[in-house]
Amino acid sequence: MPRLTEEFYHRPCVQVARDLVGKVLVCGGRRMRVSQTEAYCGEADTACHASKGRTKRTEVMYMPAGTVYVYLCYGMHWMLNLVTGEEGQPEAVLIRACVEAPGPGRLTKALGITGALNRTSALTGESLWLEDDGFVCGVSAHKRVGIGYASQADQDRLWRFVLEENAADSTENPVCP
DNA sequence: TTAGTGATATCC
DNA sequence: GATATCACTAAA
Repeated sequence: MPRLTEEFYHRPCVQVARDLVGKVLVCGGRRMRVSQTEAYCGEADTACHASKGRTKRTEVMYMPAGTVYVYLCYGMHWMLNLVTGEEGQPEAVLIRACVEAPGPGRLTKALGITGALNRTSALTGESLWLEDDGFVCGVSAHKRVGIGYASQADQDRLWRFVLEENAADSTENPVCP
């Protein structure tokens, strides 16, 4: 199966987030289909970690598209993201769920993903990457969750994308709730 | 609904 | 150095 290339990630994070739904996440010899993503889009997005600028934690988001960003949340859950867009611009897509593992923390636990993968490349690295197996599906757009600290306008953005199981014949999107 | 957990950022 | 916060989950 073809691995997703630099060109796939080198686009605005909202587009990448939408297109990542239905792709196959490969890690540690295991494969899981991505069923839910969220876009975090630059310093202007108050929900984005980098909205307050570049810090030791967020500088990975300024790296080239296709870089893996993993961080620990609530002291026990690793969150998996992929850097997108232009280098120097802090954009990333959070992998929120796979068909086999709902929830961002459960997903990383199931695949054994930890901070050791932070800053590795999903383009050339041997640990983690994504593939396109030709699967097509419907995708719906929703509000992001868990970002109560963000501005109301940013909370209202439909930057969460969910796989529509019963719309396999549809390549049209998004379908809004 | 609430406890649990530890890195990070932000304030002394 | 100290504290508050957090892109969550499991148990009740």
